[in-house]
Amino acid sequence: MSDTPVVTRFAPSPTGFLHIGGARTALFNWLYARGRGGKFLLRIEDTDRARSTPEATQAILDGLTWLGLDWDGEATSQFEAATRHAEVAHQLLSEGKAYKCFSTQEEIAAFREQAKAEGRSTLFRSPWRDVPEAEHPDAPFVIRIKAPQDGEISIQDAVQGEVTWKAETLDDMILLRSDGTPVYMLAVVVDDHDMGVTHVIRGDDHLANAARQSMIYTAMGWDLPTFAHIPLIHGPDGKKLSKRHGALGVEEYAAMGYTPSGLRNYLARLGWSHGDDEVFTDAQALEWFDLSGIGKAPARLDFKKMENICGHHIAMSDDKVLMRDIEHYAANDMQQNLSQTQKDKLAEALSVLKGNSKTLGALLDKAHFILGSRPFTPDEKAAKQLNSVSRGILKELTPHLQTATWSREMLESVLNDFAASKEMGFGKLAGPLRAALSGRAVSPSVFDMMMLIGQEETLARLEDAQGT
RNA sequence: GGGGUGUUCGUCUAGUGGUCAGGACAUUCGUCUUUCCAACGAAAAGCAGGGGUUCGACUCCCCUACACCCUACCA
Repeated sequence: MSDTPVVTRFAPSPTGFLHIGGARTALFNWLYARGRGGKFLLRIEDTDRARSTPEATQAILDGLTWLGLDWDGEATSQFEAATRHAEVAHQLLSEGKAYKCFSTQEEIAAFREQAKAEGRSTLFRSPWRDVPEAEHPDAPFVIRIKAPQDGEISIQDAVQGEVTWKAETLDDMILLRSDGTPVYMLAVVVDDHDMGVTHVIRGDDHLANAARQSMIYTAMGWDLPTFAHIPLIHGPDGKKLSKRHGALGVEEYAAMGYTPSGLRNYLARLGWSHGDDEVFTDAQALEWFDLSGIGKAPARLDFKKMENICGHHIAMSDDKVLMRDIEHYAANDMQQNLSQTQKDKLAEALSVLKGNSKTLGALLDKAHFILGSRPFTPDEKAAKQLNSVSRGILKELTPHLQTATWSREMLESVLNDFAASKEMGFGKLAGPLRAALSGRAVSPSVFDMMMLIGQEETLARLEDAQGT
């Protein structure tokens, strides 16, 4: 396809679950790499020891797995490469492209405070940039990069276009802390280079960082990867996604009954488009996805649309995949492990269930007639269908069903004839019948249900409904 | 304070100087029906504001407004 194989990566910080925005970033990287026969790598940015936890790492891995985004090789730990990062910092130091800065954090903080008070730029200029080694004190120091002091720095971004900064607006950022540990900005660049990442697709909160990072690439004489800074996702109110919006982690979307493929489709369509295509398969997404189709404006989450897309995916889902999704949903989000018999019944009924359910929850609701067992206690709405009059009707209907041949055509004619003989609309008959068969006011068609549960069970449920 | 980015129906978006500004979700109203599930049909709804450039701007330039990001020995 192309001469240089594509390598992308997703690099989350393990400080919480897999964020929905992170999930989309991962998806874009995955689509781009997989659609081009490239590699999709996973790197855990765990250099912040205080906030990183193994549980969070696991949650992220689980989230990606649930979403169906598989990565190549083992997930790597950024923290474990700290020595290599420090090595690069020292190389830059010995090449005169970086320097030791002895300014203390207190000094810098005081400077910033004063600058702010006076309304000046808070950009810190270290006085140590050109101080010769001989004059260095014996004190803790950080290593800072020597940023260019004049001219411009610009990066070519696949989404944002050319973005330029004046050199004087950029400071000599720290590469290595006074305790010798590398700073994020250095770690990312070194890791991306070492891992052979060709395309850095990430949130546009990193756009400004890209300028700083490019200085490291340049100083090391490394080729820059292609950058693609994608706009962030906002909450339905247009504000930045935060705790008060709820539903931040992908597992919450799983709990709401969305399917992985539905969410993939929805997320791909958020901030990216391929003409007017709204509902598409993974194969199509893989074929169509390109950086040029990514928009620049932040997008808002819209649960209604998510539901709609998900409904399409449930309907077009492969039965095996759908069964797996349902089992996962039932086990994890409803604390209900389906028995083998329930699974078998579900598999049998899948074709009538999947056509009109937008979420797995809705699907399982409709499956109640096959998942539950006698006697069915009608819910509130179903109970309304079962008054003394309708019970009488069901009672009269029973003998007709006892003698009927159990085929769909036969049942249709039996029920229609019966309704006609009573001079009532079919709806008047189907309502109570539905309530009796499923205990619900919403279910699949009464014929589908009768065919699925069989004659004996149908009669038994009718009996139950008449009883009380 | 400094720097960067963004702004097309309520929402996601198509659109790169000449279009009745298209599609989808949602909404409203209908249709169908065996279901307050679903399906189907129709309607309504938009280029943030102001200046330019041009025969002609949603499209190009400038300004304003608003939003967001960066401005840490966090990532």
